[in-house]
Amino acid sequence: MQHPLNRHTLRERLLESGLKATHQRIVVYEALMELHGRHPMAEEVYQLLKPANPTISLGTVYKTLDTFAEVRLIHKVLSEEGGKRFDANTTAHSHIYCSNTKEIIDFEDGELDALLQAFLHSRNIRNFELTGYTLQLNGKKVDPENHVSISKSTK
Amino acid sequence: MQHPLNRHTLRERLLESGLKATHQRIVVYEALMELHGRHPMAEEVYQLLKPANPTISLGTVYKTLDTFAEVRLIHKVLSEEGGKRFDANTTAHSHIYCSNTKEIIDFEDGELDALLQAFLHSRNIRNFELTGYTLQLNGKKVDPENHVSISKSTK
DNA sequence: TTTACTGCAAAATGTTTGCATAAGG
DNA sequence: CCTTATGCAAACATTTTGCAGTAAA
Repeated sequence: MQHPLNRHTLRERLLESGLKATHQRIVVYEALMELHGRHPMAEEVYQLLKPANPTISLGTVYKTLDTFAEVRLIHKVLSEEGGKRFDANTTAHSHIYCSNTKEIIDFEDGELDALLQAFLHSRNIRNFELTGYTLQLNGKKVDPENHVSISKSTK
Repeated sequence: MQHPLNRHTLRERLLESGLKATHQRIVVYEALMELHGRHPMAEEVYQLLKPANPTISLGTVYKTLDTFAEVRLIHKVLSEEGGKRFDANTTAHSHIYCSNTKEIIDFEDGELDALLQAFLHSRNIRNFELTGYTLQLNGKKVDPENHVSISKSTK
């Protein structure tokens, strides 16, 4: 479901990408993992890791998240509200956006993925090297107190 | 292809939505139409209409674009770069995003639309009222000097 | 004539930058 | 050691707000 790297593997991945495996990078990554499904902005990541790492600076969190996204260790998430959000889940998945609660809810659906992959192969996109796609379902939670879930229709 | 409203129809649409048809709203709408395909932010819209409307304020442009999006006269566009962008084209269409040039290119594809519609009907999304979806294809222009185009495969 | 909208300027928010210091390879 | 990353604070960019005055219905 997720793609959590332990400290050792994370260190390797950073070095492979030509980055130093600093303490700050480790804890930013771990905080982002802990916030899985929340698609946080830098500030939220910072608030989570500050108690245990009082000397880390917000600027470093910003830089670290950008750097991680550049080397594809994490993903940037498109945001209706205009902020820069991040996601430690790098597996193929889509998002459901609720315009009431401003929540971004993950959903993974292999069939949907296969469908879109097949479609994109059936098209020629000239002068463009396609690296992936982003799908967001928009709408509103009917009952904001309860969860959204998705399943095959029984129809 | 687009959905341009003339002044008369725009006035009607605004009144229907309980909004006053002010001069500022008219010119913001027309500037956004003129910027079709550019998915501009408030500042860009402001720069375009300022020469002909020197007294309009940037704050009004911000408010107007938000108001328009609320009543669904225009669309908010998800942005990789974090700003709030808008689109006067409210027909079903997707976007191609080039990470080199930061361009957002429109593309309309009836088959893709039908495919996704059908898929979403085949799923039950519990506790969620689906109002639409947003699809973005990500990648890079091969030759930044030239255009991207999409067509059926000849394979 | 009433209410909603605008312009303005200030404040709030979110993000980036430059540089001296510190830490990793 | 050499280079890259960090912390800090200031700058920057973007967006929102409050309110007195203005214009639409």
